[in-house]
Amino acid sequence: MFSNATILRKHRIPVTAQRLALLRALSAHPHATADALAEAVRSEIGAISKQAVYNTLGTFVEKGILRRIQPAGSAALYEGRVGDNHHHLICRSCRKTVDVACVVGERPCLKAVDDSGFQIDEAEVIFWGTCPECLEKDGAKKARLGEPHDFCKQTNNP
Amino acid sequence: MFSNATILRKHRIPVTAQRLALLRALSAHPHATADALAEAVRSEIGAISKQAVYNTLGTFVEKGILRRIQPAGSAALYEGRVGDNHHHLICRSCRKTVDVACVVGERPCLKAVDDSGFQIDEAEVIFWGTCPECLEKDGAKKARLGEPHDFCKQTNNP
DNA sequence: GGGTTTATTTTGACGGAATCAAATTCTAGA
DNA sequence: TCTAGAATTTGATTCCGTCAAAATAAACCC
Repeated sequence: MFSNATILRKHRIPVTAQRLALLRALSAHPHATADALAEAVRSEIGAISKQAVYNTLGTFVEKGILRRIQPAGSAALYEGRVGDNHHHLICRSCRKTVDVACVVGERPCLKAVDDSGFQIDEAEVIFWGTCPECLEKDGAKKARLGEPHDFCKQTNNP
Repeated sequence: MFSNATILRKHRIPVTAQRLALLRALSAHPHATADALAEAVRSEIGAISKQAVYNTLGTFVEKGILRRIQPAGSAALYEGRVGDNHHHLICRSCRKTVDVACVVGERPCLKAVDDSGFQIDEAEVIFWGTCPECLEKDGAKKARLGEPHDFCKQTNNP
């Protein structure tokens, strides 16, 4: 295990209180927006500017310390899990985002049938659907409307 | 073949000059932003408000007449091809967007290994890479730097 | 440890994309 | 033709993110 400061030094990124706090906030919030991370940092070290958050997250993404995902309809999410090539599963109604393992390890994990001459380096996959909790609510609604109530498995991905 | 007006009536959408012009603009521009479509419409019928464009495109997407794709880092794109479940291939440097056939016709075309209890209705796939033209430019740059020059196939997807 | 250079952080303004709300105008149907 | 309901226009507004300049802090060298 390396300390966050060591990770930064390895990447030749100057160590600052803001960057360390952001790294901590990231490990506490696996799929968070820049704004949410800023709030998390503020509650810990008092203050951080919006610009510092964007600068830092941008640098981290460049260096490969972080991954940025930009689902349709909301702000970008940042996540610290970068070693593998997993994908994401997002609930359309409550926006809960969970990781999904990718069968193929390296990127791009999929091949386009016709690549149109492109040199493809990534296949971004987002699964859209409804999470168990929202299925439950929605299922109740459906039941009132006379439709069958779906059996809802419990998620193992908080 | 149905006229655009007929298509609208089928969906119980009142026929207006703006909506017809938007449908025409869409068939002329397969992957266009709301703004680009607004410009296309303006050059044809003189004027359209930004709000009308968003309202109309939104309605069309709801009714399944259009598909909205929201690639990271740019405005949403709208496309009229909705019958199949194809995916997209986007050039990182010039943003050229082309369609990619999906092997599985219906959605979701992929299955998540662990669905975490979600009810998945769509697998959104975006292939990221470099288009032939940008490879050419980039290839020239690479060649100057001593790297091998890639052979670039011609695209058949304008 | 002190001083210099370089990079980061802060601050505030700014931009694009999309939405909201109210008034006006138009379509569809009788 | 007339009316009810829907679409369009207009202008303000929110949200997310970036730009630019000044202030501050980290790293490096002696």
